[in-house]
Amino acid sequence: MARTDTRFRQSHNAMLDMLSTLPLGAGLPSEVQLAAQLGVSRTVIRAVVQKLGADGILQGSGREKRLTRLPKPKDRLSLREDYIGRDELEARFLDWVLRFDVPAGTALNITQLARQFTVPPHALQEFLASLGQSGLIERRARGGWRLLGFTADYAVELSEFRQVLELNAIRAFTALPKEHAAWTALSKIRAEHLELLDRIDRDFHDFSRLDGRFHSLINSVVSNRFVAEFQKVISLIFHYHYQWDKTMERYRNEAAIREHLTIIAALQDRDTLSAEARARGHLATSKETLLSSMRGHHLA
Amino acid sequence: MARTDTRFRQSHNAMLDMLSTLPLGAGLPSEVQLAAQLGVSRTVIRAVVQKLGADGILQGSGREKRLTRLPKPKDRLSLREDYIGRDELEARFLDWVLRFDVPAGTALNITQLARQFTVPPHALQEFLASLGQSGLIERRARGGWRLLGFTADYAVELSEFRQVLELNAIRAFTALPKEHAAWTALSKIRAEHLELLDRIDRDFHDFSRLDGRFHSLINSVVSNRFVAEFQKVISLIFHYHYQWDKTMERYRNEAAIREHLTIIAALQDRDTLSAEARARGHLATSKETLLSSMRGHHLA
DNA sequence: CATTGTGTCTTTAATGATAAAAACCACTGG
DNA sequence: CCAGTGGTTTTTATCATTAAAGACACAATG
Repeated sequence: MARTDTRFRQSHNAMLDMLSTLPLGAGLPSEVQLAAQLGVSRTVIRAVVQKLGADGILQGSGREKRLTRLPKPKDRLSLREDYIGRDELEARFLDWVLRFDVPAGTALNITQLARQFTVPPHALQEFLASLGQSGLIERRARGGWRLLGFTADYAVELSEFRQVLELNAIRAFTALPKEHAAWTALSKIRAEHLELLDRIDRDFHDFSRLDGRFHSLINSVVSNRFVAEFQKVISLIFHYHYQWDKTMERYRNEAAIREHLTIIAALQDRDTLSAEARARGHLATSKETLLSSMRGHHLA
Repeated sequence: MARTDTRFRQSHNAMLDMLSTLPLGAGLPSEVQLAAQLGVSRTVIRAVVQKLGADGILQGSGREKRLTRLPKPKDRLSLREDYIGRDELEARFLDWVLRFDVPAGTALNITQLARQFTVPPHALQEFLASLGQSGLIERRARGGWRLLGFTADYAVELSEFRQVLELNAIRAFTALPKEHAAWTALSKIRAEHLELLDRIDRDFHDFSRLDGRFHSLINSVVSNRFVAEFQKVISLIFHYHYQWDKTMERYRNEAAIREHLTIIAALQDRDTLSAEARARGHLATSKETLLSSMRGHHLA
């Protein structure tokens, strides 16, 4: 077979919903308008309109198409809820790799994985290719893929790379002019840190998200697409790691918040050297936590 | 249809070559040996052997297969020279993007490009996906790809990113222990610089390659897969850029060699600050050259 | 009886055919 | 001349098909 007609089915049902709000005998909007409204091409609209005509819901041709009967629930087309999107796939895949210790060097089976993640094999193939640069995956010489795995080596190198980027961002931050919007954002996120510190006993889980936002604020002052791209990978990995290392979570998070605050203070003092040193320290503990949580995870 | 039988055809011909060296009536090596020798699976070997049997070149079965007649030129299978490899594709694609000013935002047509580069559409798809992280290409919402293009913005950000990585490498370099192999390599490449300087009038074209090797030596002391990955992209882009900017090439290259030498000297003195400053300067001129060459290219 | 080799069968991924969707163009009624 | 529609061409996502790889069991040979 060929392409799925998911788009047609969805549009068909959306059109039924739209028609239900119209009075009997009302004229139909133009195809271009409908297409814009549903966010699909005219071709799909035309296919839908034709089907509605055949089902006796619409009548007439050309510009004279009118609603002849209200659609019934029965007219709806069933659409099998399949295929997940790219982001969902990314999340599930990383979850699979990071949560279950898939051993390094495992040969990946396209067909099987595609079934497992309910995506067409083709989509998985493309996804794996796009992951190529992240160093988690390798193309084998004569077909197939190999998972290089989320090893300790990988974590160390990732952390080091993160440090290089982030220290650079710190240096850039202190050089910003006073009126730059980042300073306001920094004050704001400082307040959020203090506020979370107040209710840390209860809401320490909220830190993961705050951490992500803090680091992405720091890096946002370096407007560079390569940095941004890597930042995505890094925050993804660290985000997942937060999800499975539960030991000492409350205390770890509180300590991290305090480290963040010292970095923020140094930045606000425009003390480049101090900020750099603080950030270095923070990133080092972060790396240690990542590594120790990996060890714990392997023993489990 | 399905997979091409290129591997079968190649193996068939290779086998003919091999048989030509044997005397008539000689016994055949085992399938496993043959497979190892030709670097293919046993399945292919078996298919080939069966065909050779049908063509009367081999006779017998099981372990008793013997050469009954020498292969003639006519026995060779023709193989259409198609499909280029991945590296070749990468080279051709970048060449196409960088050499002809493909305007930013162009929608890429898979089928057409696949024909143009003589690869199966599928392979192109995968290639484009793998380029996703490099920021040259974007997936459009509902199918298709868009070329973001090698714009001035892109070049600036690439250069800045390169600078971040390379300054970090410089700092790491000066911290290396005396007996590290990189010092020997540095002395060696210094000699090569001096040697090229002697014959610069004639061989200034050789600089492009030397430049690549110099920068990759600097970066090699940071053993980090992410750095290495990006280094590949960077050197690719700079390599191509060298190919089309011919203005002042001789003088540019001579100046660059001298800059390299000052960096090397500072490194050998273990003078971190000086080395960093020199490298900063060199990378700045490199960036300027890249930008100016792009401007010149656009006007052409 | 261990080792090496072959025959058979299963699994897997690359490819072309194909259908869905998008884009294009020409025509028509107002 | 413009908004809208009908017809047609392009183009991409999906699927069936087939080459190739690999696994397993049995046979032969020393």
